[in-house]
Amino acid sequence: MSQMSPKRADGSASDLGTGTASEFGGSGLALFLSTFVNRIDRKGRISVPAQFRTVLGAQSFPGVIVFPSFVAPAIEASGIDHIERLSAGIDQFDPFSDEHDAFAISILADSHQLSFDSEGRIVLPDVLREHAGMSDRAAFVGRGATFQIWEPEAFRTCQEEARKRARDSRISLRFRDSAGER
Amino acid sequence: MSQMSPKRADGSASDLGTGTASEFGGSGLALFLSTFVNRIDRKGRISVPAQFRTVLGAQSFPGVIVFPSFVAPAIEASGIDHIERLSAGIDQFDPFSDEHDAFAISILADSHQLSFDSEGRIVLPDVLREHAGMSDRAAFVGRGATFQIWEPEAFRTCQEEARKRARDSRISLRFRDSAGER
DNA sequence: TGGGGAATTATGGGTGTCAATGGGAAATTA
DNA sequence: TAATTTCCCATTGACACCCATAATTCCCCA
Repeated sequence: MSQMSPKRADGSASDLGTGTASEFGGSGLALFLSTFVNRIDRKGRISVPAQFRTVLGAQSFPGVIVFPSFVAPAIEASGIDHIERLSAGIDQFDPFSDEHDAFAISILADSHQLSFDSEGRIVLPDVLREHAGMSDRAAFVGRGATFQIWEPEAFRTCQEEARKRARDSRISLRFRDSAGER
Repeated sequence: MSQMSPKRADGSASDLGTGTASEFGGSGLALFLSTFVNRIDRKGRISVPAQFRTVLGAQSFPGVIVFPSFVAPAIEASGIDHIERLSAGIDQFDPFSDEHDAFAISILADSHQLSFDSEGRIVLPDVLREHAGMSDRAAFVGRGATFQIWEPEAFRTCQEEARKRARDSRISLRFRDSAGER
């Protein structure tokens, strides 16, 4: 996977024309797609992929919200807008319900707001770097409305296992089905 | 076959008037049809067939979404709209469900947004070029709501085998039928 | 019906711009 | 003062944009 290559995440930075990306939100929906691997410098700074930045920069807080994944050695990340939507959804529950509690405790309490420096970089809190076991590179993995940040090798492994599991599953079928192939 | 000729995909462009493609049906539905073979220049650029471009250019992101095919040495491609529909469908699942995970990992993470340059060309990431074993030409193969990108010879081979299978099964069916009738 | 000629597409190449990255100085905090 | 964060500048390598040229196709008109 040159995608995981050290040198450059991949052509990714260029995959999306700069100008194009910004107007992408015109339709309202902007997705985080693809995987980018960037370096962590000795000050702990990481460039957020330009493509992701254009999505994040347009939101009410121009930065990233991050919190540890419950199930994997990875960091969940999204724009503030997504968290607000989640929160609004949860608020429909009784404020003292288990759902409300679980959400507040497991997401809100552990999440951090990270803003960009003038070059579009962020610094991950140590807790999170450790949770994901990252040393000197970080993989930004698009998941649609959100993305994750992984130690690149760990993600590789996880991805292979997922493929193994899903090889002949319905995922691929679904793509074809809706493709209106027949 | 003439369809696979190097020079020009074939007269296919004329099968369907250029303007016709985009407004196809007026119902909003536009299909990717036919096969076109174009060159890959030394910078890795490939012209997307004009006919496909008119469909893609009308979508919320004017470019192509590509990701490796699970089952073939080919690249799956579509417009952003198709991915958004898929994603929206998946979002109905619990964000931490296996379904969601498998989709995100196997499609979203491996996909790339490619925008057109001013001449309507794209540059495929190395990972994908390698996955499809492409060197200096690319075959764009219409599949309705989506299309695929192949190394032309590989597609030829695959196509012939498919035909052979189809013919064999038909023959065997006919044999069965007539055998039964007799 | 059969030319031209205009328009569109495919393709090649040069170059300015931007993303990613690294390092240092100023500002802030302990 | 030492340590950390913030801001600014420099470098490099891709790539986005520009222009030029073929190769077709489309369209109009004789």
